[in-house]
Parts: sequence; C-alpha cells; structure tokens
Amino acid sequence: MERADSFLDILNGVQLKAATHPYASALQILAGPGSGKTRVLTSRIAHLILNCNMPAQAICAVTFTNKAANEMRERLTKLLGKDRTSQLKMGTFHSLCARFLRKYAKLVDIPENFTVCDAAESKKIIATLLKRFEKDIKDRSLSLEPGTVASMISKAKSKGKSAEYCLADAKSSLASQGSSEGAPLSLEVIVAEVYVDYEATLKKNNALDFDDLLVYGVKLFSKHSSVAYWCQHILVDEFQDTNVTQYDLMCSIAKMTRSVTIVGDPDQSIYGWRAAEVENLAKMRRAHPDGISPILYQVSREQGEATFIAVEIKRLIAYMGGVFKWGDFAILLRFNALSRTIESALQREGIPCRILGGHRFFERLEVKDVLAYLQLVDNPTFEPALLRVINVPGRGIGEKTLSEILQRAEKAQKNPLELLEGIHDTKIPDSKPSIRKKISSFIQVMKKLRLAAQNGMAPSDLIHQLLDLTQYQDHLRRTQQDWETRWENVKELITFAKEVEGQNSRDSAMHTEQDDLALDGNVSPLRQFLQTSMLSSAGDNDTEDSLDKVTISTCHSAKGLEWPVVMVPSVDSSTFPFIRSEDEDEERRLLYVACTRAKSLLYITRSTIRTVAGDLKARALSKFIENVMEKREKEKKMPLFIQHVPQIELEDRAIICKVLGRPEPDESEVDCMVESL
DNA sequence: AGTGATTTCTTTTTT
DNA sequence: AGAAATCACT
Repeated sequence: MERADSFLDILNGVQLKAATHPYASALQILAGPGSGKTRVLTSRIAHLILNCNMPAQAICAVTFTNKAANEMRERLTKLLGKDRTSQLKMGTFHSLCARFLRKYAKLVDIPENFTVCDAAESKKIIATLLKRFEKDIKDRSLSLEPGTVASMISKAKSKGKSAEYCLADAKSSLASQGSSEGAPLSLEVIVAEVYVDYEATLKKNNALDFDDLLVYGVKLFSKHSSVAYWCQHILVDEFQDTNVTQYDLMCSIAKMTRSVTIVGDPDQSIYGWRAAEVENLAKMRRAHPDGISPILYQVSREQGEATFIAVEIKRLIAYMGGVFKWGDFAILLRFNALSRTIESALQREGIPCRILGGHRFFERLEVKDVLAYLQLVDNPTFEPALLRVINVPGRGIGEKTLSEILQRAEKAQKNPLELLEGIHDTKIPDSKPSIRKKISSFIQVMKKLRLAAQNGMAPSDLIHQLLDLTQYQDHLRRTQQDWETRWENVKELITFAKEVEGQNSRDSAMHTEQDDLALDGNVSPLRQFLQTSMLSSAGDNDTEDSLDKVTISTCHSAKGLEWPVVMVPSVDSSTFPFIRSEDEDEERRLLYVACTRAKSLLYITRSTIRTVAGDLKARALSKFIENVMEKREKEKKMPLFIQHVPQIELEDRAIICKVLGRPEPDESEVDCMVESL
C-alpha cells in the first residue's frame, strides 16, 4: 500500500519545506534554474488537496504559458487522478480571465460572445486608425509605426492606464510645456488619441485584445468579490514575469484568504540581475564543478556556424555511445529569422528537427481564413474577420465594392454583415453595380454555418462544412503554389478542433452537478474552440512524433524548459543585445535564461562575419560573454570557456551520465558509433 | 473596376 | 517568407 503523501518523498529538504508550508499564508519561493521549482509547485498543489483537504476547485494555479499548464496538468493527473485535476482552475492569466469573462460577461458590461483579437489584428486596426494622423506626422518629418503604437498601447494597458487617462495626461504635459491651442499635437497625444479610437473600435467589433482580458479580469474580480469566493489558494509560477495588471489580478482573486504561493527566480528579476550577472554564470560552474566547461566556438561565416552545430550534434551522439538522442538537443535563437541557415544545415546532415513557435500555426493564412469564418459565425460584428474572408475565395469584391459596403453600413448604423444580409434578403435596396449578386454565395455560407452552429454542431464538423461550401481546397490550389502544405495545415486545424471538443465534453460531463462551479459549462463548443485557438501558441500542442527531434526554439519560448545539450548561435554584438532592443539588462537576462537551459553541455557559437540585408558585416563577440571572460581573467581563474571542439573521453561520459542520471554506455558501442561517423 | 504581377517592407521576444 | 503597396492590363 502506497502512503498518501509518497509524492513528497521525491523532494529534497528545502523543496519539502516549501511544498508543505502552512497554506493559510503567503509563500514566496525564489530559486535558480534547475532547482525544481515546478516540481515544488505541483507537489504543493497535491499537498493542499491530499493533506490539507482543500477541494481542487478552490485552487487556482497560474502558469506563464499554456504549455506549462498542460505539463503541470499531466503531472498532477498522475498524483490526483483526472477528476480532481480537471477541477483545478489552471492556466495562464489570459486563459483564466477569458473563461471567467465568458461566464460573468454581464457583470463587466461586455457581451458573452466577445472575440479575442490577436496581436496581428490589433496591429491592423491601429494601422488603420493611425492614417488619420499620417499627414500630420509626415509633414513634421516624424515617424510613428503601427507596431510602436501597438506596443505603447499594450504597455499602457499592462500598467492599468485607460485611454482617457493617457489622453488627459498627454494633453496636460503638452500644455505644461507652454504649447498654445493651435499648436501641433505631440506624438504622445497622437498615440493617446489612437488609443481612444482603438478602444472604441474594439468595443464596436465586440472584441477584446490580449491585454483587455487582463484589464476586464481585474475589473470583474475587484468589483465583484463574490466571483472569487471559491478561491482558497492561488499559486503563480514565473512570478518575475508578471506585470502590474497581472499582479492586481492575483491580489483581487486572493483577496478573501490571502493565501498565495508565488514562484520566481531572483536572478532573472529586474533588480537581482544587474549586480548578479557575472556571478550567475560562474555559479553554474560551482553547481556542476566536475562538468565539462561551456564551449565558445567562433567561426568566420554563419554557414560554417550552422554546419558546426549540425556536425557537432552527430559527433556528440556518437561519442556518447547512444546516450544522447536527437531530442536531447536544443538550439536557442534570439529571433526566428536566425533559424533558416540552421535548418538547412541540419537538413543537409540528415538531422530531424522541430521548430518550436517558429511560424506560428495559428498565424498561417489558411488557418486564419478558416478561423475568421468561424469568428464571424460566433460574432457577426467582428469586422476584421469579415474583411479577411469576404473575398476568399474571390467573389469580385475589391477595394471599391468594399468601401461602398462599409460606408453604407456606417450610414445605416448597422454592422457590415448585417447590412449585407439585409441586401441579400432584399430588405435593403441593392446598389447600382449589384452587391447582392457578388455576396450571395458568401451570405449563404454564413447562414448555413450559423444555423449549424446554433444546432450545436461540433467545430470540426463546422470546418468540414465550411471547406465544402466554399470549395476552399480549390481556392488554395488556385491561389497558392504550396497549396498542399497549406491544405495539411487546414486538416491539422480540424484535428486540433477535435482535441478541444474531446477535452470539453469530458469537463462538462464532470461538472453537471456543481453547475455554479463549472467555468465553461454554458459556453458553446464553437466559442470554446475559437477561444482556445486564439490563446494557443504553436508550442502548446506538441505532437508525439516530435519527441525525438532536435528542437529549434527562440530563447523566449525556451523558458521553463531544459535539455541535456543547448546550443546558442549568433552570440554577437548585434544579436545579444539585440540591436533594436531598448533594455540591455533584459537582453542579458535572456542570454542567461538560454544558457541555463542546459543540463550537461552548453555551446555558445558566433560568426565574425554575418550577411545582413545582402552585404557582409563584421560582428564582435557579444559583450555579455566578453565581460564574463574578462572578469575571469582578472581574477586569474581558469578560463570559463573551452574554445575548441571538446574531447569526449571516458571520464567525460561518466560525468555527463551522472548529471543526467543515465546509465553509462558500453565503450565498444562508443567505438562502433565513432567509427561509423 | 477589378485582377494579377512586381516590388517593398516587415519582425524581437509572448499572451 | 509573407503581406501590403504599386503598377499595368483586361
């Protein structure tokens, strides 16, 4: 018979102390990379339920990504079983807010069928709104990119500043500089004006952007404390990355009991990093004193760099006698564009790889087309979706027809789709070049889908019907040269829809008896699917076949993950820190995060010459690395890096296997594999 | 008027 | 690499 708390046995002393800390208080866990933060968090949740008799539905666990939530859910299912795990309120701040807002939309005065607007759509809206000021900006030879404005608005929202507040603030600071009435607007005022317009547009389209989910979430929980009565304990992972709004959110959810567990890494926090920077890399050496030093490998061209990485992966696998598999390697990049050379080098060497969060699945045009149709079914006022698909497949509706439609909709105080349906049903007069004819097929598709959705048709079947009605495959074949891959993506979306359907039917069956505790009880399958899609990122749904492949990922999405061998290419003066970044400390932290993803071997590579926009540019070694090396030299310590291809001898194999907890390979196997290199 | 071909710009990272 | 912008053609 297993003891009820045998899950605590795997913890070390400090971990145990943290996991079993009295629940009715605030606990802050600060720990470095590889110290088992997530393990403590899961054990603590299990402890609260199994040893403290806390009901699962009274616990809220917040992770930074959906992927992390899924992993934690998997671990907890093993400890607690499916029933209890599914009752936990677990997810990112965004997804938790979305779920509560669906249920309690009325309390914060938003419609239940709001659409979650992704960053690309936000940016498009902002670009449109910015046109009003375009001339003014150009005349004064200034510039203001939609992306810049979008991130400024996002930052304002993350700090809890409303559009009205920003506008008043910008105007008053303009006035205090002594500008008179008719003086040109400051950029700050223009941004604030766009912010106001943007909020109005979102409202008109019945849409919430990512930040709104948090902003409205704070409103919901702080104004209606009864909505958070269920909460007896809230746990937040990766706390160092929460913003002001998320902090407020946590406080308002925890207001009743003030029982909070937060987990973070002080060495990745804003204040901790700056002073600790050099120390931290050195700390790693102390943690694994007998390990192999990090390798700093410098070549002249990026092709050579990529080839080195590919060849070195194969060499390591051979010299480790099969202890390493493809899946043990990760290549972590500052930005996605760096992957192209690496990808082709891996391909050349016959190394299978997967790209984590590269070209994001949900950002592919064919996926967005399908989603846009479904968004429009769920929320007819969502104009971005209408604009996207009204002429997909081509229906002879170009710029002219479209602007005519939008103008008439504006005049009639109707949303464009409503107007079009009116014209289609001959309730509203047609215009001279007949709009009715052109939109006829489109409206018919919309009506059929809407009916099917109202009858509760599963999203996967809705997609099937949509593809059928619009002849979408033919459309792809006609318009895209790589239509086959794109068609595969569409089919993948159907698979994803099926997965979401499966999860939901299971959950709602579970909750029938405690209806008021069920979060997603009354949300339609379509709405659920759309919400999950909009809040998902590519890395969230790993397919099993991706298991034994080399991972290519950005440093950002590698957060919280670890691999036996990590390689960080392009560690040069324009990449780390990234040339356009504003916050150098954050860049240093990012490189630190990347380096600390390695369990046993770390490679840092760079090329001295890099092709930038067609021509060759010389690049220095990143100053972050330079600084660490200088410091070591001054202290007359052993060099931190090996600057050549490392030898892997018998004792190295032993150390690596010990660190990873894997059995040592047979020396004859090693010889054999090295032989066949 | 609408479509297709060519060129330019974009992207840093994430929900 | 893909979406927007521009231009030439039907």
